[in-house]
Formats: sequence, C-alpha cells, structure tokens
Amino acid sequence: MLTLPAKSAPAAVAKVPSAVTRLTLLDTAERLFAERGIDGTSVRDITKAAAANVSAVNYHFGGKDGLVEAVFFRRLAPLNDRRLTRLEAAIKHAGASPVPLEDILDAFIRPSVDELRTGGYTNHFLRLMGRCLQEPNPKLETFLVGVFAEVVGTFNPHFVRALPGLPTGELFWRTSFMFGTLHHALYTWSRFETCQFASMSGMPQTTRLTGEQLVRSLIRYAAAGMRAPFGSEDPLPS
Amino acid sequence: MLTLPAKSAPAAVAKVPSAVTRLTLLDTAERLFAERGIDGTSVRDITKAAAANVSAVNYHFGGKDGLVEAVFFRRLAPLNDRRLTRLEAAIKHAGASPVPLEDILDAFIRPSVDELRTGGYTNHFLRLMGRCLQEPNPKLETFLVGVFAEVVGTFNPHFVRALPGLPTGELFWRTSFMFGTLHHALYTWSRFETCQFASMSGMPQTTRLTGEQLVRSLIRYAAAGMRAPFGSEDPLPS
DNA sequence: GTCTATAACCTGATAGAC
DNA sequence: GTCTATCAGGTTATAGAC
Repeated sequence: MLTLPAKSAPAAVAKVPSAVTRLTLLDTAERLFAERGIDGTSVRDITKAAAANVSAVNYHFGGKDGLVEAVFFRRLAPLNDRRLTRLEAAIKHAGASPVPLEDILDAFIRPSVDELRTGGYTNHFLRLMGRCLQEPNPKLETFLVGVFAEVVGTFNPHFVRALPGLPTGELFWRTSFMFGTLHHALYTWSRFETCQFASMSGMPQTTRLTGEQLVRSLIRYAAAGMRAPFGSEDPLPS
Repeated sequence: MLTLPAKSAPAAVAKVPSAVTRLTLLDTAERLFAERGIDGTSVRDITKAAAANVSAVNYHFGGKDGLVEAVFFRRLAPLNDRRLTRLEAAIKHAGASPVPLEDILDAFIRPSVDELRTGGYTNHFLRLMGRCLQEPNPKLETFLVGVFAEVVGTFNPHFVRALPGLPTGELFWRTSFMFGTLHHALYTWSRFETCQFASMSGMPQTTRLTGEQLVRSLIRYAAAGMRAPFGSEDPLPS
C-alpha cells in the first residue's frame, strides 16, 4: 500500500521567466544552429522548439543577429579566457626562456576540446565552432574577430619566439593552418558517429578518440607542421 | 572618312539559350553561394543577378538542390580526376617503392590550388570549397561524399604505405587534419584581401602568397604533421 | 524553351493588449 | 514580461500561355 509522507505543499516554483527563457533560447539556438546552420534556422524554429513565444527572441536579444552573437559569446568568451590563463601559466613555467611550442599549442587547443564540454555543455557548440571561421555573414565575422582578437594578439609573439628563424609570412600561414586543422577536427570529432565524410574512408568506430587523445593528436600534428623546415627552394616533386 | 567594308549581314547570332542560360546560372550561383552562403542565397537572387527567369533554375536543374549539386560537381569532378591522374603519375615514377609522402600530397593539394583557377574560372569556388565539408545540408553531404569517395579510397593506401608503423586510427585523423588544413587555407587564401580574420593578426599584405607558394607551404606543413612521431605516451605538458 | 502569374507558405520584426 | 495579431516582404515550386 502506498503511503505518501505528509509534506508541505511544494514551494510554488518561483517563475523566473526571463532568465529561464533566455537560457532555453540560447541552448535551443545552439543546437539548431549546429544541426541546420545559422541561415538554415529561423527564429520561429527556435522559439517553437524552445516552447517560447515568437517574440521572445526580439525581447531578449533584440533580434536574430543578437541571438547569434550571444550564442557564440557565451562559449567563446570563457574559452578564450581559459586559453589566456593557460598560456600565462606556461609563460611562468618557462621563466625567461621561450615557451616551448607544445606548451603554447596545449594552451590554445586543450580548452577548446575539454572546457567546452564541462558544466553540462553539450558538444553542439563544437560543431558550430568548427564552422564559425567560415560563416558568410560579415556582421558575424566582425563580431567574432573582436572575440578572438585578444587571444590571437597574445599568442602570436610566443609563436614567433618558439619558432626562431621562420619568416613572418610563413609563420602567419602556419598559424592559420593550425586554426583550420583545429576547427575542422572539432567539427569532425563532435559528430563522428553521424559524419558521412568520416565513415567514407572506411575507418570504423575503432578510430573514435577520447578528448585527451584528440588533444594530443592535434598538438603532435600542429607542432610538427609548424616546425617544418623552411627554405626558399624546397625539394618538391618536379 | 569612314568606309565600312561591304560585308554580308552578320550571321544571325544563333540563340542557344539553353546552354547559355545554364552556364550563366552556374556562374552566378557559384559567386553568390561563395559570397553569402548557400542558405543565404535564394533562387530569386540568382536568377535576378543572372538576368534569367525565375523558373529557369527549375527548368535546368529541377530546383535549388539540383543547382547546388551542379555547382559543386562542375568543379569537383575535374579536380578529383586531376588528382587521380597526378597520383598515377607519381606511382609510375616511384616504381615498386612506396610513393613519397610529398608526392602524394602534391597530387592531392596542387590541383585544388591551380586547376580550379584555369579556364577563366574565378576563385569564387575556392571559397565555396573551403566550406563544403561543413555544410549542414545532409543531402548535399551525401552528394559530396559520393564525389570524394573515389579520391579518398585511391589515396588512402598510399598514405598507409608512405607512413609505415603509424596506427590506422592515427592515420585516419591525420588525413582528416590535412583535409581541414587544406580547405581552411583555400578559404582564407581566396579571400585574403577581405578576410577580417586574416588581417586580425596584424599581418599585412606582405603575406599574400602566390598559388605556388601556397601549395608548397601546405605540403611542407601537412607532410611534417603527418610524419610527426607517434608514441602512446608522448611527452606533453603536465 | 521561355515567360508570367500565382499558389502556398515562411521570414524577421513590431505594435499593443494583458 | 509575455502574448496575440499582423505587417510587408521573401521563399520554392508550378501551371499554363506563348
């Protein structure tokens, strides 16, 4: 026989609608943007999936553009802070000598793989981040450049010191290659199970990596690539 | 005094409207997709810019999806053929020994930088190609996987032979890293002048590369990255 | 083959009731 | 703060005249 313990009426669940709706919208938009792309997702798709009102997006974010920026800012700001913190630690650890390349890359890459998934974060944002450097919307590009500027400006001189003798132009491109490697890898890794390109090469589930393995693979690859010997006349195939 | 030579009436310029309209639509769609993204471009944008009729897209391509696939197929099919041809030449040149990694990468990378720009091609497609591995449309992904399947399947065993001892899983990811590096670099390079991310790092116009320089930089970086030493316990920062 | 006209619906944004 | 109602315009696709 079921006896319910006497208990006080549940405290009226305080409705804090603003904050809750705002968060739900951010979560839902993040997921749908990741799945269908930003231009492929309408405000109505988001509000319907979030069980919110159509005009909630305008109320909380001023419009779709504001929502898009908020979705990115929520994750990228702490991510880039974490990168800077880890770089500072590496600088302190290196003392007066240049920070070793692997340590710089670790500070840059590791947070994007781990920290983005803590605190109940899903990996939807990884998919979105994988694409964010190539989004065609110029306003969004401007916004993202602002979000990334400090990190890029702070890391750059350490890459220069860690790779003495490498011409500035070549270093710029290798940094860009590293960005491309990282973002594409995040994209592929975050949707490995459903990525048709991943399964194309006939490489099955055995190649799924843990986050730690992905970080290490990325650092190995990028460090070797950035250290590649450079000479104006390289022995290349005729 | 101007004397026009007697000449027969200009041969009535044969209207071959179908072929011309079709081509104009492909060119215009390629450009607009590159600039605004696929989902950010409507059929009406395209037909208006192409001075064609609204329903021409439906007539020639069966709808927007068909146009999108045709835009990619027109460039990717010859590109991938060229990759296979160059790989075959490298195989012949290597005789019985494994094809050197640099030669494999050259066969893969070089066509995407040069051949896409010959024959009056603009570099709009490069921008589009830079994004194509991350397009959120699943139908397009399926189509592209089909377009890339032969190249990936043919190149893979040569990467395996060129990198003996590298575990299969690690090789798969390094190949994926290389894909990411290449596509992101094509994107950045093709719009270097207007890319806000490129100018962010304070690296000015001096770092603009010729196609040949880009190919060499990419091969250097990818070859070194793919050859990076691999051990289950790597010395990584604590 | 090309065009107009239109169907059927979706888009982001907002004014104003509650 | 949240909702409904609505605006003005855009979306792909198609039927049918020429």
